[in-house]
Amino acid sequence: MRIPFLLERATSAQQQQNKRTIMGTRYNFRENEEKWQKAWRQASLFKAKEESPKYYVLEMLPYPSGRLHVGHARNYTIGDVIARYKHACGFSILHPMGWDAFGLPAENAAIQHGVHPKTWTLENVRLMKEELLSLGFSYDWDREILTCSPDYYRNEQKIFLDFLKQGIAYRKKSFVNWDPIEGTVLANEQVIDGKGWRSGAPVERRQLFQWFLKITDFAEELLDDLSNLDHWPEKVKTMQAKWIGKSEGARILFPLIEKNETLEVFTTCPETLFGASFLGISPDHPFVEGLAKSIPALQTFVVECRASGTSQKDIEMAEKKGFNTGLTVQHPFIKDLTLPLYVANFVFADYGTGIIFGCPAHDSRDYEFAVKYKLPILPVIKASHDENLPYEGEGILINSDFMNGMTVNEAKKEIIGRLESKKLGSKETSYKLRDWGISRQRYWGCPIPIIHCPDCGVVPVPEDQLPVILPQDVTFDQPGNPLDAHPTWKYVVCPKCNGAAERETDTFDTFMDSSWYFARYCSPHSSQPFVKEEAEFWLSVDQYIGGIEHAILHLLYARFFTKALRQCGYWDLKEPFQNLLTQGMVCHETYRDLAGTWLYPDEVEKRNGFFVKVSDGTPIKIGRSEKMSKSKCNVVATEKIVQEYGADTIRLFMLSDSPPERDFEWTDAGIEGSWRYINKLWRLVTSRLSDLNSIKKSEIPQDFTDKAKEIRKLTHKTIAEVTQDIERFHLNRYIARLREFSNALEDFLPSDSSEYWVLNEALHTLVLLFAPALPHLAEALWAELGQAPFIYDQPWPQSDPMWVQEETITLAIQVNGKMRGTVEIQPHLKEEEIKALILSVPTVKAQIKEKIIKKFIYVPGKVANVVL
RNA sequence: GCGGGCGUGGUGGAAUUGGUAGACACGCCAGACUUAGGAUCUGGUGGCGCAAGCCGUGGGGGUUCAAGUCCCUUCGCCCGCACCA
Repeated sequence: MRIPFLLERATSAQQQQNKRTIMGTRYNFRENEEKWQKAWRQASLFKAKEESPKYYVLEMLPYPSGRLHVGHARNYTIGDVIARYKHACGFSILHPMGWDAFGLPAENAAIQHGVHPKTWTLENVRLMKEELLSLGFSYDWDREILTCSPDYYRNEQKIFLDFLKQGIAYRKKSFVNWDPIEGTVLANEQVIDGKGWRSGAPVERRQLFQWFLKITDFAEELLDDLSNLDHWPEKVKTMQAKWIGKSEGARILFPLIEKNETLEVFTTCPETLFGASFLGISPDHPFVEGLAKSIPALQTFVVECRASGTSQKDIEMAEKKGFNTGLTVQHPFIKDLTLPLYVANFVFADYGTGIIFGCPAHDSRDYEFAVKYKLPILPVIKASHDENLPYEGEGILINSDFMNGMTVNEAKKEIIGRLESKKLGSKETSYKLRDWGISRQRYWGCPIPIIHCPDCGVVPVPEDQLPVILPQDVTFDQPGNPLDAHPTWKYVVCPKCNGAAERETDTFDTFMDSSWYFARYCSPHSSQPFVKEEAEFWLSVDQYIGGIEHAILHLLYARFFTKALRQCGYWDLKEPFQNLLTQGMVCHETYRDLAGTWLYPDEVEKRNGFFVKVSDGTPIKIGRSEKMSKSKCNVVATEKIVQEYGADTIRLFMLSDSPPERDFEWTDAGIEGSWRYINKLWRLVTSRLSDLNSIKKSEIPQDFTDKAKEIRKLTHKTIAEVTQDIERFHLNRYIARLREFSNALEDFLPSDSSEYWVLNEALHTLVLLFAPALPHLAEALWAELGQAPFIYDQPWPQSDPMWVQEETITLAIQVNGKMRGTVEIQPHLKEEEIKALILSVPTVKAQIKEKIIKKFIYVPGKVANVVL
């Protein structure tokens, strides 16, 4: 196998293409795909019409990163199959496409290559759109959206102002990753091992005023409504539910001994209170801030804790550290017991109350902490079997006074009751979900429509002054946000008092842009974000398709926006995406040279059986297959593949091997195999055309020969099975069944008029069933079969149940659960008759010999098991 | 660290509710055709065994007449963790 097939084969493929045309036996994809794409465009075939029944197919909004890679191609091929299939089933389709055009990579390109983010982005969009067009997807391009256009973001600014009116948007102080050398805020991905990716300086957490959306107000609804999303993968619903993280617990008051103050603790395990050995408070808690003023060592400790990025992962994986404040609190139920108060780096300020009580015996983090600081570890829950500490499972309470002998649930109720009657605490529901911080200290995003006035404070930009346009004349030659450094843009007059004021220079998180785009597609040219009636006609999305990596954030934010927009009166919609398909990633082998540098597939080739670098012939190392990513160079651009093999071949390959939800392995052999099959299909249909000319196609024959019956049965069985496969997104099986079908047709050489009729029906069916997957080839073959365009508008074939039924059933025979052969039976046979039949089978007789039959199990139509 | 998944031949994967493991392909092997071509066609292909048969779904254990599928445990890999999108 030659790896650098792309360049070399492109030439040979072209030569072959010529030969094929002359010979007339090969499918000319180049000519054909161009021809049909043009015809579709001229007929405005994919223009969405507001007619019932409707079907909205949506693939996740792509970021215009440069070139279309095969991961995109997979996502859109799946969507296109669904869209075309549903259209054939009689639905009016909305199938749009657009661009998630704001974001960090454009700014990085600006810094690295000196190209303006807008120029870079628009060029990428141009290239990627060209490639999308070449793949023949059924998009309604009249509805294309571009999130970086003022037309789009003006509406986003309006939505934000409405959120502000409704109290959904608010401002508070929050931490960012601060690079002290660059003097800029870094994204989490720009922090590597706690250091800035460019400067290498240790990152610190710094507080800034930022805008937030109150997603927590919707926590309960976001959780409850998950149960209505019947066609979402269970794993995604589970992940979202855990992310929202609702927990019933208690708020407990601990009076400080040394001060006349009380600390409030939130815990999900109040029943372990008698095992408490310390209180842990977050270094970012306001109480600590006050305390640190008088304790310099604590001040130092807090700074140390902040010497890392904001990422949850980094904070949680950091070594547990504590600072003993010297303060103590009173245990609510044990008079003589006081607990030390530690500032602890593993306690989060924004979960619960920011203070915990540590019960080392039953929490692994508390346990680690207690061992380190030599704090008592008292077990209060006894497991049914001996368990090592820390033990976090169910059990019976011990060492807990009035709760001894209770189960965990009983004890929870009991202690909350007692806390409430003593006025030392109360039952409390808490969520892990935090409010959504939407401010970004960056240029290439939607400007936040806010003005800061020294007299009036925070003033929203009046709606008639929208959009707040992002200025173009910026440079990236200094640290920080170019909007901050802009000489004029941010200086404005206050809309309230006409005094001198300044614009907010932060921009929105780009997740904002993708949280409502599905609604914009419904009214892409409206002066409002969308028209209620149009949005409510099309939404919710009937089938949403995208990567599993968006299981939580994007999908949760979009669900939240839907509910927040309802609160603002935009619509009555509850959920944006009725059905969700999360597709797996596309993987490819990785290559490195001797120096360990990653190489692209076309920098590698096989010479004399060894893989070497094309440029200098030195050996290379082949790594295992990994998710395609630019950083590992194992990406395959669709453009070259389309040029060499055509759109239908790449589409076929994307559908063939793996089921959509699993990872997909890209191989050169696989694309070759698909190309061969495309030609096989072309030959199968075109070589039989002359056979079909003589027959009267409209008249169903009175009698069918056995051979004709067999093929007709297969035809109708295939329709039924393929339909079910597509409905269930078993798209690889959909293709596999059609291959089986076409294999059978290749062997079918008709000789009787009923057989010709059946062949005609079978070929028409085959082409119709393939049409969603291979639209260009299907249009071409449809025309070859003498039919008028477009196959796109043809109804989906219906299977005749009479022809799907089997006359006999193959029954599996087992002896003691082991397979011993099969037997053909009539479906109407009774169990006794079947038993007699099976006991007469030689292989069964050989197993039974003299033994006694203890049991006979018969599962109708499936299996019979003789138990000895 | 926490949360969620996945694991089947040389390879990608098939296998309603537990009921014929390996569909359909890729690859490989053998043959046919042929102006030798990465074209096309035919046959074979989980492992062991001459065969009967035995063994096989990451490893170990369990439930069941019956386990790829259910339960426990263990290993490996992947996704997400709130400023990548």
